[in-house]
Amino acid sequence: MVVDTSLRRTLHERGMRMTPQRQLVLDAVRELQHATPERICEHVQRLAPAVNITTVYRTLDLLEGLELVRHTHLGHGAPSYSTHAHEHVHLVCHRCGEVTEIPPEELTDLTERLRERFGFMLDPSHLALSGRCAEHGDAAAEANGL
Amino acid sequence: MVVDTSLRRTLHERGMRMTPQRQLVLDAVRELQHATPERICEHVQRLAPAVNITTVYRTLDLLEGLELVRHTHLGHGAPSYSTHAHEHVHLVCHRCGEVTEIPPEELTDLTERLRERFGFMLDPSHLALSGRCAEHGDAAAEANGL
DNA sequence: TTAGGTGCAAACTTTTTGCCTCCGA
DNA sequence: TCGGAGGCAAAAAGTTTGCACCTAA
Repeated sequence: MVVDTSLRRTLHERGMRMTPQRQLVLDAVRELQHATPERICEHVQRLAPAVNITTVYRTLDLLEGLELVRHTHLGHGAPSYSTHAHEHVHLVCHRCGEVTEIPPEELTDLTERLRERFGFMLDPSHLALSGRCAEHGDAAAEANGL
Repeated sequence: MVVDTSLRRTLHERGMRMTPQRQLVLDAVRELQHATPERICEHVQRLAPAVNITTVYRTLDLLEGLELVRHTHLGHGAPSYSTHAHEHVHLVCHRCGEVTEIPPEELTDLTERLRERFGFMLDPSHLALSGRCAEHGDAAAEANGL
């Protein structure tokens, strides 16, 4: 992969330092996809047991600022981090929590529309849409009664 | 509003009890829209100072189970609760955190499409889409370099 | 009357901060 | 060398749990 050297460069361009921890955290996010800070930390600690969860949090913030990673809240609880390269859209059922992945091309029309009308650049590469899966669609509508 | 009596009824239908706290929490969610549990608690405590935040958490869970309220994670930190009636879509800039509200009709096409192709009932009444606002669109694309 | 609901305190989980040391450039 | 970065411990933020008392039905 060409990106191997780009973390160092990206950091240096902004006067920041390259460290083993930063590379390890980025690698872990790339490898795991949709991992919580805690899972990322555990993964990093297999190679470098001394790395502290504090560093993972700080590094994730940093990488997010560099737009190398992104986080979303798929459900309750901890956020889930992924790289931009991991492109897809999530359909999350708020009844059963089931998550379906669909290709981002499904949102092409919407992306166009939002850009034209609101100047908003939708990032369809990593998105969670909430609603109800096929199984829970009707029950919910009924219970709702609105 | 016709809904004034429906909380009591909804609860009784399921063998649960109506309490002042439950009404107060629901009213607070309706009034505030996009409030965190803590803000909701403060609001409730103006009228009923003895109400504890524990009760607010428990009641929000309950009301969510009854599908009377919904929560989303708009950014980091605490979740934000709203009623179903409060219909709109959020465009969240992941650069500056700015939140723009747009009408749910903008998603009609997408909703149709997801239902046809995946059997997924998108809930366009309360949704957060992440991307970049007009101001931060270009800078991000540049820095991103992908 | 009595089980469901509440308040209070404490525990727990997740994230942030302070501070001192270490190491990348 | 020297200031940014990391490790550790403690604090803060957010949420849940246990339990005794209260109250809606």
